[in-house]
Amino acid sequence: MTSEKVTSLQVAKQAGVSQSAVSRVFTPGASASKKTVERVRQAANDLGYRPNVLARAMVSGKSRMIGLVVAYLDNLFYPDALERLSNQLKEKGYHVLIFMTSQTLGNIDEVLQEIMDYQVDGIVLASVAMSSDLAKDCQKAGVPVVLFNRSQDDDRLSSVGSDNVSGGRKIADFLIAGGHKKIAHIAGWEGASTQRDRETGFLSGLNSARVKLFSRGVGNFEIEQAREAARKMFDQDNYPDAVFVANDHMAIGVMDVLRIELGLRVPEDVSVIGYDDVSAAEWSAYSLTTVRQPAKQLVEETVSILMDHIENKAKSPRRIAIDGPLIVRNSARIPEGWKNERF
Amino acid sequence: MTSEKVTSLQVAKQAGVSQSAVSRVFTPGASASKKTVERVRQAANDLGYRPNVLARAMVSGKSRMIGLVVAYLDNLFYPDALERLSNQLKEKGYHVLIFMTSQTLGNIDEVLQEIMDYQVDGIVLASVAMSSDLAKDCQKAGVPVVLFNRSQDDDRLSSVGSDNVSGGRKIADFLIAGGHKKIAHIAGWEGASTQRDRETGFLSGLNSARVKLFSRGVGNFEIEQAREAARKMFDQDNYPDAVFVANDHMAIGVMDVLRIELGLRVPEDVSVIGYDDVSAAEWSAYSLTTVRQPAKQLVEETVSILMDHIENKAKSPRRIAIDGPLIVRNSARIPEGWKNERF
DNA sequence: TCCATTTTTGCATACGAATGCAATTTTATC
DNA sequence: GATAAAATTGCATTCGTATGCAAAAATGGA
Repeated sequence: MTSEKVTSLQVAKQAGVSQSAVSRVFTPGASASKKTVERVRQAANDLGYRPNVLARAMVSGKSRMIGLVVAYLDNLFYPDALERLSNQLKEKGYHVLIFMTSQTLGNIDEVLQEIMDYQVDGIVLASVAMSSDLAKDCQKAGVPVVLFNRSQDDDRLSSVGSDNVSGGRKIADFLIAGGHKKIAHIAGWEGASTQRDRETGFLSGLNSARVKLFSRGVGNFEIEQAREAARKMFDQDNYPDAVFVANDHMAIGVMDVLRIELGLRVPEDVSVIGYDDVSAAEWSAYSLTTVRQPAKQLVEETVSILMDHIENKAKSPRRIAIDGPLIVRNSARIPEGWKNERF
Repeated sequence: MTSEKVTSLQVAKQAGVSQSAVSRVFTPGASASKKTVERVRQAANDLGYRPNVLARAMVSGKSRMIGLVVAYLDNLFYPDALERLSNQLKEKGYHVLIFMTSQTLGNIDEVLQEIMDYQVDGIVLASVAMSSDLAKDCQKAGVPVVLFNRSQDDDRLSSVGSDNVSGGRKIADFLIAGGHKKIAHIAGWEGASTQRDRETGFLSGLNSARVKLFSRGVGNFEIEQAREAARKMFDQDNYPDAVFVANDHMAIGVMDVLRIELGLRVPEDVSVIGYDDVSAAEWSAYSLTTVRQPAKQLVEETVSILMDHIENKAKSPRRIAIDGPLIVRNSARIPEGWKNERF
């Protein structure tokens, strides 16, 4: 029951050196003689000493923690990204302090404050936006912020995402090439930049072919709402022959409704295309055609930006949009003579 | 660029009181006059002061962080649990420091050490085991550990999970009641207590009916390995008419193989049952019959145990197994005259 | 061997907030 | 209004580690 924390002072005593010496042995780059290193290491091992990260953080000002705010963990895209992020940061000696929120609840700023209380060295906002005031605070406090899979008109904020406009256009082109005439869209949350960009690209693609959007629903990135939108959209004689659903998570729900509830065949009666290429999109039961968001690269860029800012405050924010390929599977009619390389 | 951290001392000066006074205003239960509270609050607001959690942690010895180690984030069960855990802990004023690992890699102990470096107030190991030595260290350091969805023969460790033996038996009973004659099992990782318990219950259920296991494969809780196991198991004339897959995540992969690759009908040709009741199990494309792990309760118990230990070190470890119901859907043949209440 | 460098070492202090203690003020009681 | 009791306040110290500075030791060169 006597919780015994071993401190550097105890190690120092045991090794017959000063506390500073112990500290130096555990600080890469600090100067210590071979003899000292050896004796300290020995004593540390004997006592089971490990440096206290928090104490270290106090004096150095670096906590080696990155705050992550995430909203849609039920969408497999995010756990996947979280896992990658955690692993890559770990290699750099950082760890993730996680905060859940829901975009629409609007308590993001409060959450952000809480994060800053922990003196994190950086913040990743996954699919979440923040107020301009907060952005200012973060900058003032010297805490770099990266928006992941979302962007925002604020020069202070870096962002990493895929090229959603381009992705949206690819989808439109593909559907049109497939000869679809009644093309619909089920949107995510309309406050999200990803949603706006995907739809912008999509509509511009339709526009180029002089095709008008046949109908439109909103799913707010929630599977149940997407299902409901699909029911409404298809509950009439003249229903779409193709629908672009703003992400895979919703698209899966939509496919379920179309095939099971409404008895439609996919893609014979209606083509469905999603966005993200989550692992479930590949599952044979869905085999969802979609635009891939290259999670690996997205996370790499995110980490890279964070590290750059942490190590050298002088750099200015970066905004990155990575192009992702259209992954053609079997949920949407494939145009004749289609070659995947075209996209 | 000048990162300005506002400290309690600055607030004190601005408010014309001592640093202690500021501290007391922000410490619930400490004594401060109305006047002082008001002036300090005012000054704190003006300056944008917020207490530094790390500094607070140093002197109080409580970091208000809970370390979470998790291995299978691609299995939706865990993101779901993580979300609940994070939310419930947040309400108690705690936050989650997350660490990824992979069970089979065997570097858990190292990860655990890293966690302890952050002086977390408690640790949750989700689907992960730890060495006995480490358990001792944690106890010595006064850090309570809860095994989530896994248990281990060590008196020092609390654990929370569902009653896997009972769940396994329910599945056997259900399959037998459905008239299946050739019942197979695809196991998860055999080092996991959940696997062992589920299989134990399952076999004991079969045994009670004098049915022998028809065949057995191993998927190690990885979807691709489960698919492979299914291919091997069904690639012959005399294949099973029912298979219990040790969790939903694998069961979904198995269903894909059976239906798409092998052209079998589920449940007409073969019944499939999973375990967990993840959200995907409910998706119409699968409609997976499964045993529910009551995530909400599991997490509640986990948090409750953690809090009990943090607030009062004297308590001894608790081991909890919550019974979960069989959720009957359409992936397994339903016995005639079946009433769900029976289970 | 001696002096000039370089490396290693310990001392003292800092990081930001909490808290025991004693001094002070406020409140209650008669 | 006097005194006892209770509440508030500030001082000084503490948590565990890092680091600037000056002293001490080790190294190098001639």
